[in-house]
Amino acid sequence: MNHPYRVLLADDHAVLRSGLKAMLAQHQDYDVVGEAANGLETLKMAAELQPDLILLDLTMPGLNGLDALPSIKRNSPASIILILTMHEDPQYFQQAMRNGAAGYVLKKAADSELLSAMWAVMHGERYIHPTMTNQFIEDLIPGLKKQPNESNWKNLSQREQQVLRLVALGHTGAEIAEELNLSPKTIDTYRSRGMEKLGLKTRAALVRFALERGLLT
Amino acid sequence: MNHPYRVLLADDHAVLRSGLKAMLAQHQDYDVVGEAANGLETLKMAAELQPDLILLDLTMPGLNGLDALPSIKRNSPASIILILTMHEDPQYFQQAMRNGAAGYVLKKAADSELLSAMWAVMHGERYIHPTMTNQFIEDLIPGLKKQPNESNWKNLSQREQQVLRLVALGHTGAEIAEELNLSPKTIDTYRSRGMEKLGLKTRAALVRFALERGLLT
DNA sequence: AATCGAGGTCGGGAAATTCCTTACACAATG
DNA sequence: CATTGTGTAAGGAATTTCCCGACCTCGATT
Repeated sequence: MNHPYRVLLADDHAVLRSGLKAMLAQHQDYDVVGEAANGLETLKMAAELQPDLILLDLTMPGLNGLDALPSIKRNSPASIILILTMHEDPQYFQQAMRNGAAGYVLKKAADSELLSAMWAVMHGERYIHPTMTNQFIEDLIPGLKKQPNESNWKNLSQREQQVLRLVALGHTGAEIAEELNLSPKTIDTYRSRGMEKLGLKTRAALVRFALERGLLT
Repeated sequence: MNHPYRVLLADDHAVLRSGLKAMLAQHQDYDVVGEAANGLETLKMAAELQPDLILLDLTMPGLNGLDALPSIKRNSPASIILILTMHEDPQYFQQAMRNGAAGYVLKKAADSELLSAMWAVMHGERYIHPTMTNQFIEDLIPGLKKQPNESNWKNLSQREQQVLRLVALGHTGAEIAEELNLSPKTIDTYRSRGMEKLGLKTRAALVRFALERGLLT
């Protein structure tokens, strides 16, 4: 796959398409070889043109981009798909990425950002608009919003933390004892003491606790 | 906190600082009120100036930005800290975010991107450079790379999936029986059969399995 | 129609694990 | 020096899991 990249524009707004086309005309790396205004058209043109890159809007009349994605992938597997949309909904985002999109750019992005996104996906990377990242940041960095009431956990001794974590991961007392070269009975003690301190009565509660602060990674 | 924002530049390269300063001079929203060339200086100047925004490099001679971060936060809690670095290492990234940075921009970014990052963090959002996001994308979208050998899981009956998930969450047979209005013995059967099918011998293995495909959420 | 396999439902009894309580040494702390 | 926190561990009771076998239903195969 070499220069210039052959690009298919899929968006129901003609204005936006011509804007993009004009913008891309100034860059010798990209050649707009087709335009589509809805999902079905995109599907047909992708199959026919086998473009290197598809700039895909999510909401289009008839078959929308999101639903069209899997079929496009099937009919033109070599095409790299970059979502270009106004939707900041994490639902859309997740589904698009799951369905094989290589990147997700918001329409509010500057030209330069779109270009760097295009560069990134054409070089095998993924590109996620920072605004989207925002909504997942807590998942990304375990212990970001969890600090407030994490006081308990940090009051546990090293051993207690160590053991409780392994317990939450489903290990049995004997396994942990093996791992740490201690008596199973000792592990037993750490577990009880730790759970006592955290006010947890059941293992399920412990697992929930651990999951919530990302201790299982 | 109002316009113009008072900015502190912390980077050991003087050239970069003057470049930034020149660039920001063109924007009436920002006022560079100080410059620091290492962690200690940053710390002192932040305490003294109480800037609205600190553009912080991670690697600086003496006390580096990463280690300085917590102290800065302590001495100037109202300052918003935006990391501006060349390091794409996820280790750095995670630690910086955990220590209270509001955003993370790579030096390879265009001016326009830095500006939009600054805008974002000053408006209470976070800004993560897309290249960084890249390294976490698999965590973000459960089931991106995991589809290959997920065949097993989908071969389980509904009950088996249901029960195994609860087991992985640390629930005991009796608890699950209660929840589903079944005999504990029945739960027992589902568990064994399910784990048999998945080729898992220990509960720990089951938990790992479940964690890997994001079944625990 | 008869058989067969998979899934849903349970129980018995042995084996493993956890729960609860107690114990001691040691280091730090006031 | 008494107290508190941590690391270590055991005994015995209570719970849970493991390994088997069993029965029923339903749809598919023969």
